[in-house]
Amino acid sequence: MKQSQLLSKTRKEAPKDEASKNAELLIRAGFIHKEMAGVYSFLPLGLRVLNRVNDIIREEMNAIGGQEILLTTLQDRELWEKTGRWSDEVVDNWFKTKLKSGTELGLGFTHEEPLTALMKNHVRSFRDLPLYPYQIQTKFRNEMRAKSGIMRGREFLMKDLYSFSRDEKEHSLFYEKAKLAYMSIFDKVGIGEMTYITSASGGTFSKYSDEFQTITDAGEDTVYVCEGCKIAINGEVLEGKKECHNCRLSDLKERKAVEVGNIFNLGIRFSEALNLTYLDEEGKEKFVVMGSYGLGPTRLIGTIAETLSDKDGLVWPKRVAPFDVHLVEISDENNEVRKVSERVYSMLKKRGVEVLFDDRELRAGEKFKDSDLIGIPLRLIVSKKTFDGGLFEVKERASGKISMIKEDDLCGFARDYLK
RNA sequence: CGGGGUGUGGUGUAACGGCUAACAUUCUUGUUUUGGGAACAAGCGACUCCGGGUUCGAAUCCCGGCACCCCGACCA
Repeated sequence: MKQSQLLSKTRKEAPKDEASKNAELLIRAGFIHKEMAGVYSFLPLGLRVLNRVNDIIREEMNAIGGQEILLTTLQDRELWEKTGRWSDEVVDNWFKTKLKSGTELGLGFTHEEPLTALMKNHVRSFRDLPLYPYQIQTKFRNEMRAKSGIMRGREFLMKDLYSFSRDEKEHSLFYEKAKLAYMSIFDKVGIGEMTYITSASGGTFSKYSDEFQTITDAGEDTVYVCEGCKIAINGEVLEGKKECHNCRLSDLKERKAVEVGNIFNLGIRFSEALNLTYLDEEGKEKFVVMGSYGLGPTRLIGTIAETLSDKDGLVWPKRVAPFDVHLVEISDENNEVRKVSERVYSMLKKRGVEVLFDDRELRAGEKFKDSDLIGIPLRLIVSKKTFDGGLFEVKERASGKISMIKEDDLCGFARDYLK
């Protein structure tokens, strides 16, 4: 894509109504637009990142048997009353609205109820199980206070998978697989190293749950990290925990972290309340054992922005970057550079490399600053200075490393780097 | 929801109760520039968040509302 046609513009100054680094950078670089507190729109660059994050999530969920669906946002009051989660005393962050007739509706903040009810149409026999439907969908939570940019919004995207198993044993098997799939997602989006499987409270669902916590000062949670075992314990449940495997409690390090995922064993809490049952091999009726597995793509993007950016701007990991290569041309008086850039641009595009081509009539400094801010993994500079010698300068955004590459080798170099 | 703070062109800021609301940036046009946010010139762009009040006169003072930010509480 040519940058002269991109709808967003970068900004030099940080917006005054944002304090968090993620929102500041994402807004300055033109990835998102703030609609109101805790509510953000995604612009072309931001949506590209979001789509790539979602693709990675789909890849991992499909690999463990997930089937993608899309549930509704509007929620039926009567259904939620059956599980006791309609009342504002129980769930204080409901957004509620009304039909013209006066009937109350809710805007979904999670989807255990509607999906469990829906599954009754499809689950009858032990042969129908297990099933792992998931969706990537907008959730609404009427937070008292939105904060931390896109890390805690009132409207945000969430991937929620629900497992429907025959018994606890089958459930545990999947639960452990889901854990690995989650860690694989965090690895692929570039924050695996600083993300820990964390023992946490199960809230109203269960006694314990597993969270995925990424270490960053921008986080709201306090966790105790055991670096040896690569696991952590959430401060909220530290009481009562004597040790982490073989390590002593005193060896754990206190860290601020952001919860990027959370998985729960739901048992039969919902299948019992909504009567989701199946007939086992002996013809006996049993409740389906459930689990839920949440992960917020938008929060994940915020976390990447928080943890991987530097003083010059965003630094996107290869797998989630909006483009692979930022082609920056430094124009000359007789349009020679333009000709070469156009040639390189179409060559790379033809071979499947995603390129943002900065073809704007601006000075070099300004283009470099913008390029740093946007944070595409590789910067390819086309200027008279270097291509006269048959070489192109390629700079890695993350490390700053510079390589001089021949035109014929550009595509190969990019592919190798992006692998 | 408790406490604190802030609302001025698209963005970031300035303006004692008193001239046509200023500066920078963005944007437009032109000339000169061309490897780290260039220089000059000429322009476009604002009911100073909304509603009341005080005053000869309000961006400025007072009251009410709304929005946004921060701390705390909450976060299934």
